[in-house]
Amino acid sequence: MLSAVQDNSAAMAWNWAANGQTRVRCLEAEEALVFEGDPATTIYEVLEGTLMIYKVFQDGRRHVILFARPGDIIGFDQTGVFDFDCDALTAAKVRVVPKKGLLRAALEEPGFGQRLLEFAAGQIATARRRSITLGRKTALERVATFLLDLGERGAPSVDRIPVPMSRAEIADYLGLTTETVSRNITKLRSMGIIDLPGGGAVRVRDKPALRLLAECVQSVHKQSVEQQENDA
Amino acid sequence: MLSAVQDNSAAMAWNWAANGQTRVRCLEAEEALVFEGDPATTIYEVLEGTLMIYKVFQDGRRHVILFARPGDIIGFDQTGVFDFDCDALTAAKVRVVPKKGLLRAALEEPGFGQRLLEFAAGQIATARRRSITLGRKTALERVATFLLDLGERGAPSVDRIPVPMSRAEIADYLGLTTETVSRNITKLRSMGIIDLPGGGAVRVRDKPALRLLAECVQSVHKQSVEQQENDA
DNA sequence: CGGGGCCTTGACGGATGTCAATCGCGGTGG
DNA sequence: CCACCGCGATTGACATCCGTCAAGGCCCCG
Repeated sequence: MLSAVQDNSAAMAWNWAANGQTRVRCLEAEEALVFEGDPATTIYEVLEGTLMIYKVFQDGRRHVILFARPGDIIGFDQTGVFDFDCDALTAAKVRVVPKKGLLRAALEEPGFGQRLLEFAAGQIATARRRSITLGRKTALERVATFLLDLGERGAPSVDRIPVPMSRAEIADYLGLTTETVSRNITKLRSMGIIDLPGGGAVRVRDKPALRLLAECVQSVHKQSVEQQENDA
Repeated sequence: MLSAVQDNSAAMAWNWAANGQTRVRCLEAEEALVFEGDPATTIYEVLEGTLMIYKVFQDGRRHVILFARPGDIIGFDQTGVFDFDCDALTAAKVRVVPKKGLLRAALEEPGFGQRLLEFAAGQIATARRRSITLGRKTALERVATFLLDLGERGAPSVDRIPVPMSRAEIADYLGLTTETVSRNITKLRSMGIIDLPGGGAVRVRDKPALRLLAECVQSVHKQSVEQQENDA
């Protein structure tokens, strides 16, 4: 919702920072950009593609912190060394910005500093919305929230939202399992809210319904469940 | 009674911003500071006490976004109108900072702007750690994480950490229920990791064990469970 | 000493996780 | 061009953790 606007301003800000002092790195699908423990001396702005920032626990549990898309910035919050891994999900391009240069630009360019602050504020707001999703929403509501976000963050067409991540990656992003994600996507389909045209894409047929689910409007949820039960 | 390093720098920054242009508001326990929908023209720095930022869904579910303590800033990420409620849990004092003044100070004072960016980065990192807690940790691990954080954020003594919030508030912060929080606090006590001296306080007897739980080191978890089973 | 609210504990149910089998699609080689 | 293969997605059966409902206890305060 807000993200589109914020992303633009962030991208503009970074173009100012670039100023001929940065370079671009191209990644293939599956390629790693950052390993946990790397010195956090650089920051990356995503120019193309989708990346995944995640953390793996000692016992194998994985949590996807966020899927980064063009306009997003990776590593802004890191100090010392990176405390996460980051891989490209698709072929991708990122601008590599030395952290030193960033700070200097922020200090020298008042307008840039302000944009950076706005970007940071947006990131904080996004992260807090995410804590609501993970803390208080049901599996169905989480999946609805995820698909809605995906559709509102620069999808080329409402009728065909590319989903560049696997069910397992979605699950680790939403705090669920592959099976639960799959079951609830199926459920949304059987509720007539989405279509699965294949080819790793989703089509939203009833966006208002999806939004009601994502916003936890209980009545709608109940209705749909009852309807399903009647069908059975 | 300023707490962590991060908090200090933030507080310093805000003192600069103050510059005689801000006022302080005192709140009693239970008193509301912000209602959802209030115009987001001011930002608050917590000077004393503990406050709670939260959101209530249409169907009654509540999610506590964060417990704010001295040094924390409320509303930095808000644009337009506040999208959350905020109450004082204890008697509290907050500095009231007009947003306009904030931006001007950030632009005019390079050092201040940098501190503000560092503060924002810290908030983002904190919010993301929280997404890990909510997304991938068990109830016991969440409670351990919560108590550890509480002890590391400006407790006067390790032996007596005040817990100014109710079980229900902790539950809504951790994405659990009152009963589950209670059961797991009891469990930590029966594991010998904490004590409950009463008076709304906790004493940590085995911080390393608490940390291992909070960091999801599965082996320790298993051991403790087995030990419990043997005791029974 | 009594009351009320919060906390704790117990019994039970349900949503999600786990384990396992099958499906289906896309790629590959004949 | 078609058949085969392999991996991710889906579906099913069952287990588990946490939520729900309910009762009782404890603490604090009047």
